[in-house]
Amino acid sequence: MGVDSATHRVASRAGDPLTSALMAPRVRFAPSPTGYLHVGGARTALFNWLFARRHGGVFVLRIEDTDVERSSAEMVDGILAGLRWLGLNWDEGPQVGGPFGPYFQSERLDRHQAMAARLVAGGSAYYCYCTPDELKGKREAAGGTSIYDRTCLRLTTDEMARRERDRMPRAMRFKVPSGEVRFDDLVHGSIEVDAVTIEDFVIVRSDGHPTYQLSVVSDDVEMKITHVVRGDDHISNTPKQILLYRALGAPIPQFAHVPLILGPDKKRLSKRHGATSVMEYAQQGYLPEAMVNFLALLGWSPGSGNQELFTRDELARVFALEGISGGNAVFGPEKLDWFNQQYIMRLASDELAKRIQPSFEAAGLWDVSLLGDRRRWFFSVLDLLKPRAKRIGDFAAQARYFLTDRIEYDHAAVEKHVRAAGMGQHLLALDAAFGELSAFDAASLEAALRAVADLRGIKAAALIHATRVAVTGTSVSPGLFEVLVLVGCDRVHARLQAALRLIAPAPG
RNA sequence: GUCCCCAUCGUCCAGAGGCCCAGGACGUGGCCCUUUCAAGGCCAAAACACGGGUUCGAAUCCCGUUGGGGACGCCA
Repeated sequence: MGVDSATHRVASRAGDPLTSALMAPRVRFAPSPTGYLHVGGARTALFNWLFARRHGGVFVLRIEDTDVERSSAEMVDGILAGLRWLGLNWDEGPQVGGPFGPYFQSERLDRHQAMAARLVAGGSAYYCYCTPDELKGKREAAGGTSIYDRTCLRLTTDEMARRERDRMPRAMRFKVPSGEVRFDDLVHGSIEVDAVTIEDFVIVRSDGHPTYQLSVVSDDVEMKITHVVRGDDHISNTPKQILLYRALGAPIPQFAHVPLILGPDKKRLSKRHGATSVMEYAQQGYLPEAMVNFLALLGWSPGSGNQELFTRDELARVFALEGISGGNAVFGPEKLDWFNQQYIMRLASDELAKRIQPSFEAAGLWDVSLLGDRRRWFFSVLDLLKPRAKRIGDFAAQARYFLTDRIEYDHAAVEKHVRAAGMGQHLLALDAAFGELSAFDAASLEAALRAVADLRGIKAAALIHATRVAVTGTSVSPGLFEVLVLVGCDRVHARLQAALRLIAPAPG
């Protein structure tokens, strides 16, 4: 049945020059390695990845490293690391190769130049001998911005010959034809621009290197990209690029321009707003699945339903470019925190253990037995801590008193709860009662504690608080009885005794 | 300045002419649970920027205003 309808669709569209829409889509993420992978780029990459996965297409990673001054291998590694952390695997690109390589733009210069040659040969481009200084002067004279006045397009053959003879440096400009340029953006709908507002942009610099406009189009054409999903800031470049596609006689891909991510002050997200690199979030203890979920819902919606939690695979099943909203989105860290907490709570203990291990090691709390002999016990500790953790790093701090007997007392808490009138005697009685217990489980412990409190005429809450401080050193912890069970009979006894010594009057 | 994009609760979204005196989530406030902190449950406050049209009827369509954002490089 699926085969029939598919063949039918293909057949009915046969002869349509835009058959690319029916082929498996090919999308690309093309970062320029002049910085780390920031959240905006990560979201664009995610949308591309999701779209490719949704339609059984190909996700290409291409590094646009032609700005030699600002690009570095270190940045490339950082971007790859960020994508891997998010789980956005690429089908073609650095380290995996592919049939349309190379995937570093700097290695494709000859192709760009060949394309430029085609453009001049076809009369779509011309040489320009104006110097940057001259252009700057004209621009300033015009008060800020102006469109190139086509001085060099009007050069006579003699004038041109003279410049060539003098070996004047020359750039290549695209000859923008007049008329309207219109395209259907998948998120914005129809966008139309009058070509008179577009200047004859440079496509090859005087040093022979292609500019961005030429190289993206050249690479996208040769890599057979069918859908260009990129930031909103490229929307004004799109008409220029469409003109290039036309001049080249190449099929024009579909465009989807995704709105920018703003900081809380509604300004373009930048370092001022705090962490912008995805790896910074990794270091701060955010889970990649939380980041993916958060980023996916930032500016995109599946349309109906009230679901908020989506796994990467669920997203890949329902993602559609049409669900991207047209307006900019503010990056709200509170919601990221919520997602993170939700994912931490749902993480299986063995998986969680892997992720917290580095921070435990750093805190000197790790021991191989936690995944060996003490595995079950350790996982129970994690289960208690899970709903109380916002970041991965929270576990080390909160698990301290389970893993070490060097208790750090919160002095204010000791004063308030343990050094209360008569509390020493109460705790002594409690310790004795615990010692009588045949089963050291939560229910028995609670019954025993309440009985002691009752007998001594104090509130159970007061005894609970004092015991918590005595055993954990702090006034905040998971439910006391669960904590006591996991700390264990012997250590609870030892800590009660230690607490009594702590509040005992100095010998003398 | 020119061109382009955008405009629903504080924030992220739903809403594609009557289902909307606008729905969900985060955050905020309150209550419940309770032994502290979380988690969880319940409740609440909270928005269609403004002005004109079109229509029997507009958050939804059109125009304008205002506001925000982006682009105007021999950067990508």
